[in-house]
Amino acid sequence: MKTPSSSIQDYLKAIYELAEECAPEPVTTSLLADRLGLARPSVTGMLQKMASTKPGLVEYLRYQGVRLTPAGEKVALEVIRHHRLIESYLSEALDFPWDEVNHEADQLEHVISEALEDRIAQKLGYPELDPHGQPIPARDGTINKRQEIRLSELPEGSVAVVCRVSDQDPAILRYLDQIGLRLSTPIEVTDRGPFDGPLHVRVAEEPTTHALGRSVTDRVYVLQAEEASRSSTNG
Amino acid sequence: MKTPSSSIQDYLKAIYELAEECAPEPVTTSLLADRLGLARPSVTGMLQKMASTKPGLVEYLRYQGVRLTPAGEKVALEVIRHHRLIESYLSEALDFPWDEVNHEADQLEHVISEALEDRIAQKLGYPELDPHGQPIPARDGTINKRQEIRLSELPEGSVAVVCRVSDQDPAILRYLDQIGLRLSTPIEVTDRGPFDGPLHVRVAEEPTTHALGRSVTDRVYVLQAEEASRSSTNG
DNA sequence: TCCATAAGTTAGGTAAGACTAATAATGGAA
DNA sequence: TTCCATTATTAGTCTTACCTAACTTATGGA
Ligand SMILES: [Mn+2]
Ligand SMILES: [Mn+2]
Ligand SMILES: [Mn+2]
Ligand SMILES: [Mn+2]
Repeated sequence: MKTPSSSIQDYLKAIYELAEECAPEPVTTSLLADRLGLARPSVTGMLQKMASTKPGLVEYLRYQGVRLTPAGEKVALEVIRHHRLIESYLSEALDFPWDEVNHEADQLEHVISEALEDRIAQKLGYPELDPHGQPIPARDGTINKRQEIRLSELPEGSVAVVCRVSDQDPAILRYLDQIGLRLSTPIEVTDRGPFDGPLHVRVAEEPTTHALGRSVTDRVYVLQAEEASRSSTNG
Repeated sequence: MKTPSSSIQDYLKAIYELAEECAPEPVTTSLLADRLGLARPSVTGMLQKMASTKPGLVEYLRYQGVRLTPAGEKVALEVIRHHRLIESYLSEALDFPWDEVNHEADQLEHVISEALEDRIAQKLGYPELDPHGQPIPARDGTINKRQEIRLSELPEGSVAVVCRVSDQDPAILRYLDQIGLRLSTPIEVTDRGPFDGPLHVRVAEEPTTHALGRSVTDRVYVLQAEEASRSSTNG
């Protein structure tokens, strides 16, 4: 049972993340194609192959989508552990800004050895969260899930603490950093536009508020009230 | 002029290193095939392709071998800079032993960004030598060559200082480390067997000597007399 | 000078992973 | 219930980088 190719690792990671981000299991072909930047037929073909390897990595439901098998999830979590440890290391040890680490880690995650993975984890003191607040799976594949909710789901008037941000879009990360919205920052929803209108958010108790669209508020996660006490940046 | 594939980078690096190690230019197809662990026809095919890309990377002489063009040498030096900086970083910052860094760097050299390359160089204080004493090319492609000679060429009775070791064979590196032969270690050739017999070498002024075969003494380079003062480990 | 052998190349083929164009299933609106 | 737009799949290519088997060139002894 040798390690799957980089491509297959990317598919598995994407499937895991998409299943986590949007409830709708199974994960759909086009969602995957979008995320991976590939044509849909390429994805169909690869999914069929992944479903029919010795230990099936994926359960493929024709015309419906895919779900990870236990074997597939194991690989996905290993890749994600690599990715998030590398992001953490680049951030902590080499002072990379949080909008650049994802791109770099996407390449490195496939080529580091288990020995290097261990050294990195050790140097960082076995961190549990990456620079975006995403949990780092343990070596045995266990992963901590918190009771976090999307900023877009926060009702008007509520107060919360930022605990996690999607690392997919560097431009959004730069913007968030610029308005002072980082991990552990307290925020308050002062106003909601009608329907899908923008959210007006007070950041870090500052006087001015910021109007944030869905593409931003869907990618920011927060902890409310007592749960907030468990939030912290990784060290 | 986009970056060549990882495979092509490996060919260019190997051609550069082989040309440097053994005088005989042009570098021969089988020498390359051996170094890269590939079948000879695969190498022939790739060399022909590399000779006929827009900016030719290689000058290919049918039945004779190849030489790097200026464009090819530029790429080779960039890859080698990556390789040696990564080796240095793994050794200095992450405490990897000198026999493991080559393998790790062979993978990483192709995927680090220029930004990461710069951060690594900066964190290390712009080192000039890697953990094996090999010179690290500067960003502009300049590289320092010293007046080093092979241990195998050292006459009986001479004294010298180890300044460089091939990083190709981890087993040899482990052995050298074990007998105390490291960078900057002073050595003395106490006896030469007849013809290609083993060299008897005193390491670090210890009482016992070691009999070393050609496969070892060809991979160790030394500086003699006054040149030795220029030798140092990178810091 | 000739030729056996080593070294190098050509020919033909495979595997991975992507693409486009054409076809088929699905599910919601009418 | 029917139909259509969306989504997904099939079919057929392409590129990269390998391989083996068969053939060709170069070379250095006899
Ligand atoms: Mn990746
Ligand atoms: Mn992240
Ligand atoms: Mn390499
Ligand atoms: Mn080295």
